[in-house]
Amino acid sequence: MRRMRNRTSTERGARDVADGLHSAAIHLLRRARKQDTATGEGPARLSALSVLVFGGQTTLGRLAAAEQVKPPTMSRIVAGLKHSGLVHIEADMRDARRVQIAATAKGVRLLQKARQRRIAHLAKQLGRLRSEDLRALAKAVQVLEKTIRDWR
Amino acid sequence: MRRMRNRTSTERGARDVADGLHSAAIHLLRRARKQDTATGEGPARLSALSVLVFGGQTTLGRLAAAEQVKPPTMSRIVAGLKHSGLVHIEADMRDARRVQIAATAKGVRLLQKARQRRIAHLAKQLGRLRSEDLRALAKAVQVLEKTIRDWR
DNA sequence: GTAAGTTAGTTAGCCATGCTAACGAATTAT
DNA sequence: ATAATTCGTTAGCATGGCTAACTAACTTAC
Repeated sequence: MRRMRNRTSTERGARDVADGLHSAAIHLLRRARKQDTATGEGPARLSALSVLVFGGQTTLGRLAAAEQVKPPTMSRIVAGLKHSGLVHIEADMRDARRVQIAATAKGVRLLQKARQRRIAHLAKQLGRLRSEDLRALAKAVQVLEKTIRDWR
Repeated sequence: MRRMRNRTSTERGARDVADGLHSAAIHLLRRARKQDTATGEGPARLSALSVLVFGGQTTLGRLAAAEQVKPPTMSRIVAGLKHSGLVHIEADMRDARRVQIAATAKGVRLLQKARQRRIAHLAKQLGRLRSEDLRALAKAVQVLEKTIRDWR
């Protein structure tokens, strides 16, 4: 029995793929985000903290750019993180206008737990897939990472 | 032991894929969202409108459930859409507690334009991929759609 | 070396979007 | 008829996005 008709997948154009990808991304994130409520921190804070944990200390402006938000927005996010003791802030020796922001040990721990929960939940869903489908997703992730890197 | 090792490695694979997928989804949506600013409506409103346009008229509660938000949140989103003339609201004949919400012609036009822009932008990026990579994404989209449908 | 311009971040104030609690109105069950 | 449930709204809180306007500090021009 010829059940492997790839017609639909091979004939889909970039537009259809884009459409489906967009929709899927929205729904995936809505579900993943719910896991983060356990941390007591909002998504913007967790995302910024993630940049600090995986990228090391940086300035507010760079952090804002990395998160694609404006400086005033990041200023408030960082203030919240500081208030929760997840980051510490110190003056830059070379340029007193700048502030250096770094995750604290507590920040690192919290982020890792959050990441654990979030990923575990999504992984649980993916774990129910046939390994063939999982491989397809793994390949797609590589393609997406490249797409994002080369974005114009 | 073999069984368990298989299971573990499958789960580990799922975790890595989940991680990458999560990260990619965040970055994709951040970029796609910027295209929507041209509509003058926020993401929650566009998303709700999309459900109405593609799924037809429904009640507030159902719309809230579809969007995975609580009724008060949807109540406000619908109020905004009504204020912009994108939906119209009428009483349910059978149950006077319910309100039936439907997209107006203006709402349909606005959503289609928004979708056009959003998808076109993402499609432009995807169009630069090798067709092999695009096929991989198309397959992945199918897998994701299934994953979301079967979500627990 | 001082004045002008530029850059980094903060503050103030707006809006959108999420929530819970508490309520009113309508329907359903007892 | 009364009680319980359901549907939606209102009020009030927090987060997170923005622009405009400001201060402080660095850089450039003179």
